Amino acid sequence: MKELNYHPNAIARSLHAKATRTVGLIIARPAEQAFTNPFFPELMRGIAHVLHAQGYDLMLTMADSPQEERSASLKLLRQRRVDGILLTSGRVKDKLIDDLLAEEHPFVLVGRSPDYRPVSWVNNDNVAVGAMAVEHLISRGHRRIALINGPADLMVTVDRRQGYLDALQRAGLAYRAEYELDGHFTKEGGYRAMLHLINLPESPTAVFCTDDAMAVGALTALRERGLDGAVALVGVNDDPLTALLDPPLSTIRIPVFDLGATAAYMLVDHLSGKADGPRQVILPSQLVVRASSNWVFPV
Amino acid sequence: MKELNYHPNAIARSLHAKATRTVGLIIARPAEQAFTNPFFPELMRGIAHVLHAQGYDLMLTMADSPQEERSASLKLLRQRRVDGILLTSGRVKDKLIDDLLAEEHPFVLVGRSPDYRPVSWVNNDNVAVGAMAVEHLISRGHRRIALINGPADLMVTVDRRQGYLDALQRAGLAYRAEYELDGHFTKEGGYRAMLHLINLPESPTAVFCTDDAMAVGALTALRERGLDGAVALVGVNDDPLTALLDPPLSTIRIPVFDLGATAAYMLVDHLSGKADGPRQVILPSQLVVRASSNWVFPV
DNA sequence: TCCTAAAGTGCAAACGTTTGCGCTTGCGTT
DNA sequence: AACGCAAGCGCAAACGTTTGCACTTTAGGA
Repeated sequence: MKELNYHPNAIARSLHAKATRTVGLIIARPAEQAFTNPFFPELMRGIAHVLHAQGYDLMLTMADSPQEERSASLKLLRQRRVDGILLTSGRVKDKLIDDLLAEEHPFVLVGRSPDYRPVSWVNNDNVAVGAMAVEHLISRGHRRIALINGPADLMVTVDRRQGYLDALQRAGLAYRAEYELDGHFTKEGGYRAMLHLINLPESPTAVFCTDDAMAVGALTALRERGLDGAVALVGVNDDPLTALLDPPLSTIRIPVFDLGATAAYMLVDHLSGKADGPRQVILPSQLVVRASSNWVFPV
Repeated sequence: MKELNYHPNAIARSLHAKATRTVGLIIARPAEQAFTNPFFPELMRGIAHVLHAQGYDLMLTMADSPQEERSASLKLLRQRRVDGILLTSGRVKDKLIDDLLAEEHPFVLVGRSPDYRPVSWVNNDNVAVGAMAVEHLISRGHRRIALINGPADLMVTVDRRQGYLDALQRAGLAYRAEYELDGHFTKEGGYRAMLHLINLPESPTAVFCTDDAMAVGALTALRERGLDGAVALVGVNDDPLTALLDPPLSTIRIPVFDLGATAAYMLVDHLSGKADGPRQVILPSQLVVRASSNWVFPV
């Protein structure tokens, strides 16, 4: 083989084997969002790590909308360019998942799917994430705690909100609709949401942002009004740079790399016929307390 | 076609066409580095944007070392999994490029290659980047200016260093070997390099870090010693979060998205036979002055 | 009615593998 | 010397397209 400089043609091989040893990864967020947030890069690291070790290639597709996500995913699979796909945004009602199940395409979801469907997914315990953050704020004496959350159609949004509500209820605190805002998982969204909260007649003393990017935006808004340090903040994801902000941001650390690695493992197992049926895995998260929330609200 | 739910098999089509309409992207840095630095995600955005518009798919490969980069790239191309590749790290002496040229594989380099080779690349004007940063510091009265740079085998390191040297020379300032350190393009590397500089008998009053990540590390070191604000810092890349640090970091903004988009265009043009021969493109950068360097050093 | 051009139809070859089958060859055993 | 078995070799089929060719059909004009 070396003598003739021969290399087997992977395409011909795939054609015969009816398998490409390639996995598709669909990043389904407006690209600007997806990549300013270190969540996706870190997820990709985990995925690429496992796929590489297992001899699979990775095909990357970015989709700006759920519609594009759907068409791109189905195209990849129906044209047999990939053996299976990894999805990165669990939605509350997702037609794509119905299609994938109907056409029997292998896939694994990062983020859970509405429970009743027999779908493989890996998720972190987002209800616990929300509860952890809010209980921490409550333990520091806060009673007026707002929520800056993501788009309502994502499961992660629903779950973290549930944790927020659970924690409020357990502490006997009333839910206030005016304390719940959509920050679109972006810095700008967090900034605008925080400005809105500041202007409320009775503004919150603490805010739980369901993503670090939004917490950064919120901090910017607070700083503009000279309120940094006066309102407690907790984010989610433990973006490395947020520890260096002033004040350093409290956050919930999510095992993003492992999320990706596990999803890739599950898909590969399925593709190689090792998997028995759909499996669900939940990975734990961890509260990281820093100065942005580590002070006691005076009674 | 709809009636029978028929979808053409891309593999069979590729086999016949002897082309896959797929492009390989090789990210050749230790993965932890690659993805904590927003450079690569942003580059991928640009690439994915163009490829999508041109009907090409993207195959992503991460390589932890130059050796892996080489073997992974050649494997992808020789096995005909992709029609061409995009490389992301121009090295001073790169055996891979020799191989690619010898085997006549289409590729485009992000970052320039040693000039004499007939290679297509897109780059920003890294000599200008270095000169711009240092001239800015000189204009603020600094005469003891250090350089925290990346790995010596990368072209970007060589070029930014050249800009640094040029600016010193034009200002009649002597080069001091003890002011030049390798920060490995990481936060930790920048941190260690800064500590080293602080401990010099005659320590610098300003530091040019050739990447924001290293500047963030340097700032951490300064802060630990209570010297933040006392040493001017300039980074490179305009990572969005660095504007929020205290003090906000001056930086050189690089058109990373355009770098990726242009590289993708050039490769696609080449693959579709539109390109005449190797082309080189240089994109301009821009100094962004913030508080970390915007004060005058007292004479 | 006949001829010509255009449009449509069906068949075979090619792309580069993998796999199974039948055949030959070589070797060890009785 | 004859036999059985393993190994090796070459050939053909299959994977699902695309493309070219030969052929038939259709329509329009003389």
